[in-house]
Amino acid sequence: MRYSKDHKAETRERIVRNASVRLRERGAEGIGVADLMKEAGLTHGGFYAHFESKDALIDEAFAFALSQIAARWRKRAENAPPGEGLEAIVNGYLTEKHRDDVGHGCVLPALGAEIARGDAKSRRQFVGVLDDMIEAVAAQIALPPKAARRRAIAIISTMMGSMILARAAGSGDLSDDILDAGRRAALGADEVTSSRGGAKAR
Amino acid sequence: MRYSKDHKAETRERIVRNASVRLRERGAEGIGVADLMKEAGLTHGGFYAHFESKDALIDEAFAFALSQIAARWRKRAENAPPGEGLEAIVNGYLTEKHRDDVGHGCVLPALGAEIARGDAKSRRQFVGVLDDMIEAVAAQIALPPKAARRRAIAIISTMMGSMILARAAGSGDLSDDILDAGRRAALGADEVTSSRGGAKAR
DNA sequence: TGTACATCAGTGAACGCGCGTTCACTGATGTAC
DNA sequence: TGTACATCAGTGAACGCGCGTTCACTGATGTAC
Repeated sequence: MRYSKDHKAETRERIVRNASVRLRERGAEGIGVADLMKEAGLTHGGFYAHFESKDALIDEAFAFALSQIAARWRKRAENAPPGEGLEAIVNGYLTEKHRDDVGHGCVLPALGAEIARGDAKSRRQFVGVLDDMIEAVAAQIALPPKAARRRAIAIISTMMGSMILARAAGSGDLSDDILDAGRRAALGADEVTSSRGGAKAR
Repeated sequence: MRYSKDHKAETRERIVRNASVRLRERGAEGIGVADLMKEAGLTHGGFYAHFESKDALIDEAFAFALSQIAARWRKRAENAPPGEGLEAIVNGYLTEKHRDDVGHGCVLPALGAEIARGDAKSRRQFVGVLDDMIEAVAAQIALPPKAARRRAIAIISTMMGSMILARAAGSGDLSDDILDAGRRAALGADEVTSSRGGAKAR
């Protein structure tokens, strides 16, 4: 059969998008060429008409997932009432829905360790996006630039860590508590007592 | 050859300890039976005299790595001057040394996503240890129990997130900044301004 | 307007490599006599 | 004290499965005439 002019490009994009979901869900070692093609309604043989190798697809799928994060955060901040951009980002991120839908969520909690193990190219891509994320969050914080940046980094760390812990903890009470504690800490809603001044006895 | 009475047990432990390092460094899919045995000075055939399967070894190696965390934290807190237990835990965790030595470090940043994908048994083990970690940190915080627990969870999330980000960012300035911001946030050393009161313009 | 040909996205059988797993064998040493 | 035997941790060749990759082929449709 022969197809409309951009049929092939559409197929290719369908494969990439689906791969980026599966990549987040199962990691690079957890997905197979044959399965991905089947999910796209094709057979495995056609794969190499679209991609040079499985690794090449993984790279694209990773880049695709990466590209969504900072943009999504900026959009949330822009749609929030003035002065509530940070709340919008944090509360939009640390949700049960996000916790339970790894495939369509943030790449970082899904692939964090794999990124650290990854090749230089993926790392550089990631650092670029991370800078972007830091900027997006810092822009919502009413502090001098240096302090805002530092605070933004800490907030992002807290969001990532909370999401990973919440997922590892499953979906019970503990998991909900983790999300809650993360939201409060990221938004500075809690008392923060340095242990100087008296630690509890053990 | 025939060996001293507990020679076999020693060999077995050597394999498990080494596997737990490699597991953290490369993930479960990243290590092979033949390589592990070679590193223990043996050939691959002998593996099944010690373990039922590769998965069984991974489970043990994971449990071994898990068992180290909470204990290490408690020890640090106990060795610290009174009232500085939290500082000891946080500053002992968010170091460049820890960042650069994944294999001997905390399992969580090393395998976070894999734990979330793991089977029920590993998850339950993990939750047990997490409860322990929360308790160890909460014991260092001078707040009422509920607030201390919440704060402890947030601190742990921040530590995990910072470590993962710092590793993914490599080992340059950004990576150092991430560790620094994490330490400050976990210890409550920074101004925390809610964005109400005026976000910076974008 | 109808016919022959070229194109090319997709098919599916087959290949080959890596790796977990099995198994018959080795050889050093403790034990029985 | 010396000799024959049993034990068993470890060896290394071989097996087989999964999976990434290759390749000859298909068949629908656009194009040339």
